[in-house]
Order: sequence, then C-alpha cells, then structure tokens
Amino acid sequence: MKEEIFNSLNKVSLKIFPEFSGNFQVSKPQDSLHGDWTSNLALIMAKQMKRNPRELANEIVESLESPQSFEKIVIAGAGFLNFYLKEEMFFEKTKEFAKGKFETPLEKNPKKILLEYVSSNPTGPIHVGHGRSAAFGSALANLLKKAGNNVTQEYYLNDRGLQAKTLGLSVFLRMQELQGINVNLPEGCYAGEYVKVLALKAKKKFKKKFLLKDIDTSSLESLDDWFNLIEDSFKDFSDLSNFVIEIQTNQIKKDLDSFNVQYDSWFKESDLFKNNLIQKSIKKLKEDEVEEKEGALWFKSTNYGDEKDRVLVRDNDEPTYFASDIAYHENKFKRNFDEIINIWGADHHGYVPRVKASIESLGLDSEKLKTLLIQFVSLKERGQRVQMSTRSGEFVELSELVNDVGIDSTRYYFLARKAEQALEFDIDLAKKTDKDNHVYYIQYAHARICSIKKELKKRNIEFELETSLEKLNLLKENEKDIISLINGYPEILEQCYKNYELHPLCFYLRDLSSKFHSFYNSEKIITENKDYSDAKIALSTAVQEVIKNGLNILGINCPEVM
RNA sequence: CUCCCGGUAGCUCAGCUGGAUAGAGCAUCUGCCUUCUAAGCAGAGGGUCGCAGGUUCGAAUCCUGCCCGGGAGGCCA
Repeated sequence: MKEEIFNSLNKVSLKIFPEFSGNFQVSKPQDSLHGDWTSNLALIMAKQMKRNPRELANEIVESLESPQSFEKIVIAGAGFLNFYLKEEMFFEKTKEFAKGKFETPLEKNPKKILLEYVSSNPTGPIHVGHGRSAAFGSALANLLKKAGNNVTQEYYLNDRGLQAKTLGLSVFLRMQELQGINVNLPEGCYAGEYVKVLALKAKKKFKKKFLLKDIDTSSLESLDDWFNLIEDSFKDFSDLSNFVIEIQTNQIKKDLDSFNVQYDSWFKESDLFKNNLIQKSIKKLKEDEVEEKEGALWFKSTNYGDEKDRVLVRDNDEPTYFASDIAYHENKFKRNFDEIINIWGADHHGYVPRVKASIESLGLDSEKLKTLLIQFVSLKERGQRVQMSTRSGEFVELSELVNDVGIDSTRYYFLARKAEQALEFDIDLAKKTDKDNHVYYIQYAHARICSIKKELKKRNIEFELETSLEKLNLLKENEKDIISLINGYPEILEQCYKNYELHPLCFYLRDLSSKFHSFYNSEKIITENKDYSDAKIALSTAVQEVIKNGLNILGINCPEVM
C-alpha cells in the first residue's frame, strides 16, 4: 500500500515539476488522527520550487490518479498529505494475518547471502558477549530468510595457531597437576575452570602420554619457554591441542544450539592451511602492495585509507590472523554470494578498513561485504554490575545466563537494544515473570488469546474465522486502533530488513501486546452479542498470529499456555 | 594523539535517511479482581533532547567546535 502511494505521488510530482529530485517519504503518522498514511511530498517539493507548500499540495491531490483505495486525502498542517483508507482496505491486512498469511516479498530480487557471526575462538566457552552476537545473527538470518533470500549461516573456527597451542599447553599443565606434579601457569595461559575439565578428559584419552615425569621445569617462565620444551620432548603435542580444540568446538556448538542458534556451515581456519590457500591469496594481492620489510611481509593497506600498513607474514614465517582472514574472505567471495555479512564485536572495528582494503587489492568488489558491529554486554544484578574480565577468565558464560534467566528472556533482551549501543543486561528484570518483563508480557498476550479459543470450545460456542473477519467493521473506534497497529506490521519488518536491525520488532510486539491487554481488559470478548463477539475474536486472532510471526523471527518461543 | 559508539524524564531506553504536541517501560502517586489468565488494566505527575554556534519554512535528528562516559589503535586473536 505504501509503495502504491509512493509511486503515484512520484508520478504526479514529475508531472508538476519534471526536474523534481527530492527524497520524499510516505509513512505511518504518529497520530492516527493524521490518517493511515502521510507524505511530506508537498513540503519537499515546495522547497525546490520555492512555492507555497499548501498550494502545491492542492495541485498534487487534484492530479493524483486512482485514489479508489482511499476514503479521503486531506491536506493538513504545513502541507502534509494525509491518506485515509476506505474501510474495506483498512481491514485487508488484519484479514490476511488472522489466517496466518504473511507473504511479505520484502526483497524483489532474492539474494544469496552469507552471514558469519560469533566465530569466537574455540579456546573457551561462549560468554554473554558472544551470546548477543548469536541472538542477533540468528534472528537476522530469520528475517533475511523471511524476506525471501537464500541465507547461509557460517561460523569461522580459529582451530589452529598460537591460541590452539596455548590452550593445549594450558591443558597440559593442568594434566600435570592431576598427577601431583606442581607447575606454575605462565602468563598468557587460559586459566578458567573449564581448562581443568578438559585436562580430565585429556588424561582419560591420552593416559600417561603427556607427562613431564623427571623433566626439570623450574627454569621455565614464559609461554615460549614452555613451547620450546614441548617441541623437544613431546612430538605428538598437536594431538593434544587438536583434541581439546575439538572438545571446545563441540561445547560451543552445543551451547549455541540450545540458544536456538543453528549454523549451516563451520569453516575451519586449518583447512585454509591444509590447502595452502593463505599463500595463494597473498600472491593474488596487487604485487606492488605487498613488500618485504624488517624480515616480515607487509600489505600496504594505507593505499586504501587504512591507518597503517599491516603484516601478513611474521619474521618467524608464521602468517598473521589477518593473512588467514584475507584467504577466508577470498573464499567467501569465490562462493558467489550476492551479499556477505560479517557480524563482529565492536572491539574489532579497527579491523574493518584493512579487510576491505585486502578485498579491493584482490580485485573483488568490497561493496558486497557488509560488517555489522555489536557493542558490549554488561550484566547487572541486584543493582550491581557483575564484574567480568576475559583476561582473568572471570567472564560469565552464556549457558550460565541462559540457565539463570531462560532462553526467551535472554534472547529478547539481547535483541531489544540497538546493536551499536552498549547493552546493560538486567538479570533481575529478565528473571521476572510479570508484566515488567517484556517478553513475558508479549507471550502472555498470545497465551491469553489461546485461552479465549479454549473457552469457546469449553462453552460449545461456534466460531468461524472466515465469516467473523467480515464483521470487523462492528468494532468500536478505539478497538480499530489495534487494526491500525496491525496494518503497520509489514513496515516494521521492512524497516528492520532495510537497516539490519531487530529492536524495532521487539518494541512493536510489546506495543501490540499492550494494546491487546488493554482491549482484553476493557470488557469481555465472549459475549451474548454473537456478531460483535465474533469480530473481537477475529481481531484477537490476527494479534495472535502477528505475535507468533514476530517472535518466530526473533527466535523466541511462543507458548499457548502460561 | 587518531578512530569508533554513546550523552533524550529519577532509572533503563525508543525516536536520529529533517516534519505535526519529543515517546515507552520501570520507579512514584491514585484507582480497578464474584469476570474469557490481576502473570492484567485505567489515570496522574515528571523534559534546557550534554553545551555553544550554524544550515532553513521547520533541528532531538544534518554541519562545525567543545565537554563527559565507554571502546579500539601489536609481527595477539
């Protein structure tokens, strides 16, 4: 509908003023008194034409074609064009939605999209910060799919390199402790409790294979000292590293799966090495943008506006994380996606320019890549900030939070906040099971409607949806406000889709629920007046379906009984 | 020092691609259960949109400068 209005207005604007190039809008007015749709076209045009906006508005209305969907078009305020839908059009969306029809062809040209998110290192458990990305990524995937696109969700696994070795060492040292050999953990080792759990598993698997026995380690201090010793004494050490990385990876998969997050693809960094893709990609960078300096190999990302040039291969011949990422991104592009989306923690924002630079140097179209940054999460409990620091291993695991407050609350509050805004997660609020907790409030509205349906059966009252939907005009004016809100649902989805955001949907569902609770409470829905009763149940059904549809996108459960 | 995010009601936040009287929730105060779920509803009070300029018919929204909070700036990931 919005589009129809936009197109016909556009047509008229060009007729009146062919040079018109303004960016006018058609939107839902804040106040329903201002109609079902409103446009600022006359105001925008008046500026360019240096004319009186109200006069212009008159001309526009006069030459507007096919206004048959509208009861009236009113010129208001400074020159707004307010469109009032005819009643039968007004009920259109509610009728469709009540029947569960949500065909929203948001995307006219469906795309093949790669969505990479979380991708945290398998050196430890997923924590709450990753959880926010997980909730966001999976919900965005749902939305992109609903819009008609083909979406691949991918997790990039850093399963090799220094961090894998460090985890191996950390577990190795805990294994010694299990045998009564005391060693000091060097700086940089992973210190969390989960490392001890891994050590137990490793001990079971490898028995006495990785034991120090009589080796004197008293002089060892740094990570490197230890790595040297291990290289000399334990030829198969990588078996241990690989083993614990695999266990951690499975743990991550499990944690994400129980958070309603499912991937289509797990991409291993080690595969890039197996196939020598890193070297191959580096060779494909523009020749004059790669140079050797101070024993290392550099990429001149400053050519593309990056702050400084970046190292690709260290002086010890080990490629950097950045080099892997170039190969990984080249691989993404080779897989022929129309759009490639990365969801990264905001602490990686400095990383964006160099990756874009490398893509361009490879001769690929960096416009295809979109990077969304998610800000940090902090936790609040009993009015106090929960202390967290990754360095000391005192972070709160996602699974811990989910166990505490539940998956629905966790997902909702992660999503109800603009992604680029830091999030303060109120644990006490999220645990509440009353109206203060928005997700309960929304679910409760849905459950209440289910409950009405049950009551109908109990009382043996017949209800036929199709015919009842024809009685919507019996609703009172204030009840029609709900219909107006329902009419706005597609635009909310469109806004989310266009801007890669989900919080407007969260806010919308809460608003809709609020309107419904108010409606429910004002008077009985099931009454002696059969026709009016039918109309109210039909309206409730539409609300029920919209809530179900919305929660589904957010990846939040929609119980029928609470 | 450079870059990124933020500063809107007592608190947590929407609104920011310029539009009509700046909105929600919480908290505070006043009401509402013989009822299809009170796990709820109705009402009230509460604002220098960080500060100062600028752009224009119109600025919370755009531009410039400044102040405050958080984050990032490795041959770590």
